[in-house]
Amino acid sequence: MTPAGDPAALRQDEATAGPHRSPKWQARRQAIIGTSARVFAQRGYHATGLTELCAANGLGKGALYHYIRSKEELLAAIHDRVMDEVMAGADRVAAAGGSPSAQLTMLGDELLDVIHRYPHHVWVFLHEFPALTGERAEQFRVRRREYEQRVEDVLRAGIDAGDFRDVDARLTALAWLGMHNYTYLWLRPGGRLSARNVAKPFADLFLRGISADGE
Amino acid sequence: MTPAGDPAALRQDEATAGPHRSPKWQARRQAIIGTSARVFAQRGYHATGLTELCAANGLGKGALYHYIRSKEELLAAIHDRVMDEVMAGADRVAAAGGSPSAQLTMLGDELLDVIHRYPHHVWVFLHEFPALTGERAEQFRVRRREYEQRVEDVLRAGIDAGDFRDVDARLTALAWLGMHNYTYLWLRPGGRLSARNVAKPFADLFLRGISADGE
DNA sequence: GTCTATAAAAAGATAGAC
DNA sequence: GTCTATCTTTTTATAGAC
Repeated sequence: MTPAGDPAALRQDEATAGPHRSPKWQARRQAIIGTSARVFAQRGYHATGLTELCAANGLGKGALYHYIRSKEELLAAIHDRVMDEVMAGADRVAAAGGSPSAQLTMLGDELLDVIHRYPHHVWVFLHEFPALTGERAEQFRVRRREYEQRVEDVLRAGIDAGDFRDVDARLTALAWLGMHNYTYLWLRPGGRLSARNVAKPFADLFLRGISADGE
Repeated sequence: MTPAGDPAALRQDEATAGPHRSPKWQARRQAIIGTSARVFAQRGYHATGLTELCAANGLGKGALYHYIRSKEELLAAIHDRVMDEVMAGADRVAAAGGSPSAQLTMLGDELLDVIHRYPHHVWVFLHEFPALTGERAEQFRVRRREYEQRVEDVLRAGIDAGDFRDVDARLTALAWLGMHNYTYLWLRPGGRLSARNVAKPFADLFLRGISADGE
């Protein structure tokens, strides 16, 4: 979990904003980002006015703009939050090592854990990314692709090792991503299924699906 | 393929609008829906102003409102178009009969065919459905759930017949839907892969994944 | 640090001329 | 059927008092 003061959370605008802010300011900002993620997820980014945003955060416009530069910066912060978590999970998996099968299983565990813990952030991430413009849109595109590549690399390693069938690595990565990402629609804390209880059957299904056994 | 004059295309507002319109009016309306789907997919529903919509359609506001009642009706028409196509495909599959495995394969073929032929409509469908309100939102929810149930029913039939492992039918249906629906991000006419060239490996992967063979 | 007031632009929709 | 002009509301953002 990325704490409020984590440098990674400052990746985007705040890192280049100049003067550093107090920890209290940082914490308040993170709270605003979290609350806004919920509102954006429920109502939609463009559909949500600043007035609504202020009401949800219990702040006036003047106060809100004391913590954010613009509405789009808020959106970018939500995206960064998700990508930070997702990439951190992928890094843990890479550090843990193991067979391609084990790696893929762990990647699924980590990804569904993020979706489960940050349902609103992820919803916004998957729905509103086209609203990012310019530099922000490009950075998002690159980071997302970077993650997809991790999945694809694991699949390729499994194919090369003879563990997996000779499938199209890119296409299979997209299938895996779709299966997992799509859970954002229904995977919720307190829901029927926990992240692990989804990740396990998903890994079973997928590994059987691409296994070289019986070929 | 639902032609422009198909009654199903009139499902929503037009069917209850009262006086019938000329075929020429209907055709023009369908063209507007198609063009608007493209713009909504590229820019976002809420982010697209009526002025932009008019420009894309080569029409003034007065003319545009001659063909639609409201911006949201336009959005609903796009959603209906997708659901009409998707359910028509599911009906063809049910009519064709065959084993659960064959049924699931055919469902994938049909679904990816719709995504491939209507990339913009589907994009809007998957991204902007929360923008529908009241009656329209409810109707959409019901139809979407109806389709998901078809997939789940095929899985359940396969489990009961002993063709598939004893998986969680609902969860497995959601996995299948995710894998297929997620292709809306990259499946395009003229792309590297055709609908069939994606559907086949997807069906292979999925059927191996849930097959009872070797249990 | 938070407020209210305000600005300037754009939104969705309608009226009425042609 | 299509246009232009207009209405009303709402948008994002800023200014300046406190």
